[in-house]
Amino acid sequence: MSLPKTFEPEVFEAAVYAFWEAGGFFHAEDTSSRPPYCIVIPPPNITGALHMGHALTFTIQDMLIRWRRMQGYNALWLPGTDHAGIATQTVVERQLRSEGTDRHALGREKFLERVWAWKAQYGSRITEQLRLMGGSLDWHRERFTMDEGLSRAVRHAFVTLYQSGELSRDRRLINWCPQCLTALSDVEVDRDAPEEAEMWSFAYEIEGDGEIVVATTRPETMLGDTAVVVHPEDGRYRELIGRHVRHPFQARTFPIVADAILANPELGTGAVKVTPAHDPNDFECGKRNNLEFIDIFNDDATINENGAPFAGLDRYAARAAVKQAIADKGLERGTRAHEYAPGRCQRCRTVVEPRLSLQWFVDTRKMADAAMEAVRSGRTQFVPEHQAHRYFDWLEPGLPWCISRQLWWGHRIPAWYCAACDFVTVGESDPERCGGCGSVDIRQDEDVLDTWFSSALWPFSTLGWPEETPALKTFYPTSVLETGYDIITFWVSRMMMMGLRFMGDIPFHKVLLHPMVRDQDGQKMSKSKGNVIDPIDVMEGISLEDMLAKTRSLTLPDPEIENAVAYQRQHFPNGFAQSGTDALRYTLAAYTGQDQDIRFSVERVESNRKFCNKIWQATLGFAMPNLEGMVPVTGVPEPGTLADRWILSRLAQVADEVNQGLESFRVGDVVNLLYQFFWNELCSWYIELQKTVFFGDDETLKQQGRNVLRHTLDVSLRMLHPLMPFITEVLWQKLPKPEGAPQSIMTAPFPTPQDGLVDEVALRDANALMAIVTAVRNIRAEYNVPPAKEIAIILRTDSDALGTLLANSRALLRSLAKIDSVDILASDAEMPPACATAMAAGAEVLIPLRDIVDAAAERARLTRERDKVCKEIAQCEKKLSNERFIAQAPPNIVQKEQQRLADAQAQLARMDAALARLESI
RNA sequence: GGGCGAAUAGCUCAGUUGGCAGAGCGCCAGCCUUACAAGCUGGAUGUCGUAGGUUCGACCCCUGCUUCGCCCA
Repeated sequence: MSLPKTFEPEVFEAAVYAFWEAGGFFHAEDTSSRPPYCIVIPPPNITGALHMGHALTFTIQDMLIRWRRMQGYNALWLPGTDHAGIATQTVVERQLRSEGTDRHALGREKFLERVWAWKAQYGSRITEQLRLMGGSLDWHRERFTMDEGLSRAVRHAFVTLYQSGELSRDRRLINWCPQCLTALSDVEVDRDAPEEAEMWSFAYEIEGDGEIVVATTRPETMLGDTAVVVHPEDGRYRELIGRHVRHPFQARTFPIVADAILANPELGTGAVKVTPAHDPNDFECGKRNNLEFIDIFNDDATINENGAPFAGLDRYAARAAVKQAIADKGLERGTRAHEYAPGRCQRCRTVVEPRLSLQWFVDTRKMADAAMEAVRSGRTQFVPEHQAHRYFDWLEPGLPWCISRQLWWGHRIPAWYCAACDFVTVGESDPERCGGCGSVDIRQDEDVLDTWFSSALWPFSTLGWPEETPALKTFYPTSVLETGYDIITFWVSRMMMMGLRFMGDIPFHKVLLHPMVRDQDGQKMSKSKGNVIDPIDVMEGISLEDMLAKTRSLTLPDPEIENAVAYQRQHFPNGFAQSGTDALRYTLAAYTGQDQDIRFSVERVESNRKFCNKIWQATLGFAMPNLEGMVPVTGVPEPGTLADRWILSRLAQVADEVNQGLESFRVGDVVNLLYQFFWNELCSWYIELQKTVFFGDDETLKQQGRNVLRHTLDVSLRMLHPLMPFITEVLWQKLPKPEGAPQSIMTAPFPTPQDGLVDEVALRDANALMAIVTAVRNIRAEYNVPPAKEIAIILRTDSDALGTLLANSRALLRSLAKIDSVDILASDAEMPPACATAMAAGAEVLIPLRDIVDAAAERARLTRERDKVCKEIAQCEKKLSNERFIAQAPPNIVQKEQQRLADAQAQLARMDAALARLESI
């Protein structure tokens, strides 16, 4: 591939990905002598499109997989998608609505055909986007929660749980969405914004005489009231306990009951109406006191015949009608404002209705205990560790898990009910007759299973379970689960329970949790706010006009669209520049150091795009022309110059730190280290130092330098590869390589400290040299010495080593700081009269002032520096004069402080001397 | 209401057992220096939210308070 002079990611990203796929580099072996490493992807919804949260999790997962693969692990990143019951069904129903029909008109079978067709057409968008992100997934193993194998796993799990008595069918209070017409789990219900409501009071007439006043936010539920409770110790009502009240609209009475849990004498009248069929607290109360359960709602939340005479009215219409009717009977007893947060369906925002319903439940008690034990004992570890509390909080109560959903799209519950007897037939294969009485008049449960039921099996069903496949043996338990902390309850805990239940072992060793991605102001990204940043737009670039056009095409109310458009105009006036996948990945990885939510800023991506360009320029622009025709050596090359020895030392140290950082998931540190190393150390120092060699005529040094440069770039690109797969591959392919190099950087070994060579002397000398160069540059800049003007310096030191180093570095000093001569003076030698003075590497760097600057300016500068040193001395002296510090601080700290004081005092003396010399001019 | 987390440079964030407060971006000054102006060189910038406490010593540990965010009820 011929490459452009500057970094243009669109030129090569797609081709590189195609090269990887064609090369089979993503493939993991079912069995291998190499150690296994496995991440099973948390399956995205087939309805989903890539958002920044995906981009983050995919980046981290791919980084881990690529790193381990390069380290020689048999690394498997297993892809797949989730059928997303409600979401998918809703999307297809919307489509049907636009065609003027609905699923009921179509019938179950035809409807499911439509959903499969929809899936075939649109369901792979997210996996295509995963490819754009560079994900190195073993696509041949791609799974879908509704495919044949996984459906078999779901069926097997259901039957097993049923047979062991861990499944039950029960009438319980569930969250019912009257719009979606299905039960929702607690986590699918949002209780966010409290709303203005009223606490409305009315009286029940007591049989015999008198009345008792109760209050409610939901007057219509009185149609299902079956008790009034009071606190047993409430003196006001003690006499009334056991008597009955008359229902004002129905020919029934119900009791006044003592219940210390539900009734609170401090609140309101102290008497509470009880609707056991429509409120969770009332439900519990009803069970405690053996009350009657009266369901007053139809599926769509209209009142049913139990709520006569209001049958047929919608719940809100019924509320008004009930209030009016009570008022007409003279039983209204006042109202007051009250805030209350109704539960809303996460999907359609309709207020959910607590409702009695016949549902399937998993008894999670034992599984939850096992799941908690696995984390307490450390077999599975949360990173960061404190997130585990969310896990424990959710599992602790061991609540029954409602797994039936009143949908058509999903795994249909494999239970058949008999018309002739009560027997429920549950089996691995579809029965023809009742397992109890043999009747053929059986019908299957209409409902499907909660999507999370199949997802909970994902870490092993995707590997072939319930078959004992080689892949399952090799990769289970998996290595890491990477996901957001928001789905610990939804998913992590359920995978843990099911993994332990069916595999007898944890599903993963580590749970790595990433923070939520928010906008630059910390706001949740939401389409109606306009602050959603599409990762694809960042990668490919987008103009403001196109961004606004996209926003306008969203299916949102007009005011929200306008709001979003205004936000984008204000915050992204120039759209986004094209930054490429690598820059986005690098940016996201950098954010993962933090434990708090991410405030995503596009500027940061754009600055990382500059880093990509830097890598590009260093490799193609500088290195390649200089490496032409070289014969690369295998292994660590023999260094020639001090710079060679220094960069090889740093390479060893950096490789060590990078591996340690990745090992402990400190990704942010790794990102910063590699950025700093490549830009500052490799480009700004090593390459600049080596220019004297590459542009000089010492062929031996040049040859050695070529090998060191080539090797350093090779190792650096390999270290960067897990974070920036595309650019590192395309550049690595261009680099000359020794015989027998792998086909792709993907399969090249990940660097270790053995790829460098630590040389303490080189590190010390190079640091001294760099400090001196920086000091001279500083003085040049302070005095506006023209960049091209060459100057002389004098180094005043008693260190022979330093003197020799400088004397041997004349070419470098000229090249880096335009220094044309270096004199070395012993500290007791006579000083030249007028010099600018700087302290560096424990020595004095003197620059004769003639032609450079006037004495007054240097006096001012030195005085500023002197003040800093004086401050430091004062600090040290204060500490050292504190007897208790001397007595109680560790000796090494005291010694360090004494050394610091001595150094500062020596420096002060030299500065004073320099100032005195200036006076003499 | 209960629990958890956060508050450090103008912005976004590091700061690993308590021992001299850092980076990137932005800003200022000077540079088209034979890879890179998407660049190079240099520079400035802090009551570490607040009030106490522990300690020879606190950004770090403890307590109260303020503000923000999240989870649960």
